[in-house]
Amino acid sequence: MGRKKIISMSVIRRLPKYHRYLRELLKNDGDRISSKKLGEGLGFTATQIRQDLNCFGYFGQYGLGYNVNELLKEIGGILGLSKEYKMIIIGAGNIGQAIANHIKFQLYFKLAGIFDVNPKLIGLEIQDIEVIDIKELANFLKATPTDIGIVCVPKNNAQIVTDMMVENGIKGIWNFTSVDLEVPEEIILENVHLSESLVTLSCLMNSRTYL
Amino acid sequence: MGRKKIISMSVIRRLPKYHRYLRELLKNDGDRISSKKLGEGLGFTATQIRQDLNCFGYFGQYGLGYNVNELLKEIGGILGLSKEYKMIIIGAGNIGQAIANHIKFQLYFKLAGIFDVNPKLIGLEIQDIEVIDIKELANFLKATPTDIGIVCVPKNNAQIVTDMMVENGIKGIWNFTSVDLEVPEEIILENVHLSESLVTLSCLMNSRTYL
DNA sequence: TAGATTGTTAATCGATTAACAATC
DNA sequence: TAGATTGTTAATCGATTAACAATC
Repeated sequence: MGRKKIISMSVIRRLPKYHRYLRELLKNDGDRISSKKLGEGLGFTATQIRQDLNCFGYFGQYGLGYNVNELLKEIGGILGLSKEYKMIIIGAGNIGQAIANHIKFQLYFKLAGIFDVNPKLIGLEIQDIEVIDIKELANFLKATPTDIGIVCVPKNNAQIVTDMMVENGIKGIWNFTSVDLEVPEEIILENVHLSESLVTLSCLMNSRTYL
Repeated sequence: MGRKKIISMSVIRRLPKYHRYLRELLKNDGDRISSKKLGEGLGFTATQIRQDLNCFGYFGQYGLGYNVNELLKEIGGILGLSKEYKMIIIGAGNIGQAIANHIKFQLYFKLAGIFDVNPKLIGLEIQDIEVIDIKELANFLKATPTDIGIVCVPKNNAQIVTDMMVENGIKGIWNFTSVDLEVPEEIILENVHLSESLVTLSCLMNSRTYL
């Protein structure tokens, strides 16, 4: 109760790393871990980890550290990893297919449909899911409430398909185009800007001199 | 001269956005832009943009703003977008193929080879490039100096192929696995952690209440 | 010149780190 | 109890924003 603290984006971006590391830990080693060791494993300071965790409450034990399994559950809960998210992919091209494959290995995320405009792709099976005509999107979403829409279409169609999804009840957008999508405030948008990532790499390779 | 300022990662991550926006601008509208309008277009404050640019020198004109073309060139230079980077992809699976396709549309980046262990994939052509046996990697790199290696292999092989590339002169790694790769200090590492991105989306969709 | 907008310094805000009392 | 490590407050560091003189 009383969890009114505002969680910063910096903290949120670290949580998936904690979660991943703890999962590894549970597989291999022990059942307890200190903020110190967790920090060493992840490249953060112990203090930062304790600060981060204390945004959400206190689940450590004085003198003993954290119970791995318990902490994992807590963080999983914060990350919303409990129920299963239903997702659709718009765009059955290269990236769309790669993401379809990626999702197959994710617990908590389930691919419910793949859409495209290209008649050559419609009807094709990708990861056991038939590619559906984009014209059917609105009907599909009305019949099958879906949480997350994944945008893997060419730039010029990105906003259009996003609008269609938002109008039909999608709550989150995972965007793989280089477009800055416009979405209503209540819709969550997460971008994977590949081109920006690559150019950042280029920048860092270039600028070591004055970095 | 005297560009000794240390550029923060926050600034560097914004530069690709400036670059992209200015390219659009050059295509469409005018040849001049003020920090105010640039900020409006990108969702940053005018002050922030002026601060960012002044890390690298002064290329604005009092009273008139910035010359789009000139600014684009300057930022392109800072980003290292002048020469062409030679790249190879390790792993010709779904993501490897998607990235191969992606690179085709990038100026300044040229795909020089794709490698895999799978005999079924070796010899196949992807984006006009034949998939080569991973055993040939070291020889290939000795014969063909390459700037960037792209890691698209399964988790358990990620570090191995990275080490091979680093030993053979690769300067930058673009990592698409969920592994935290270990590289020598002088090697630049840029991660695209898809799973973390997806889990962040989940977290944000989940936690709007106390955000 | 008057208007506009930069370059830059100073003020504020936020995030990270240090320190330490609380407590298992 | 002594040793360890948390939870939390205070100090530091860095990044963003505000303000304004410089100047085209």
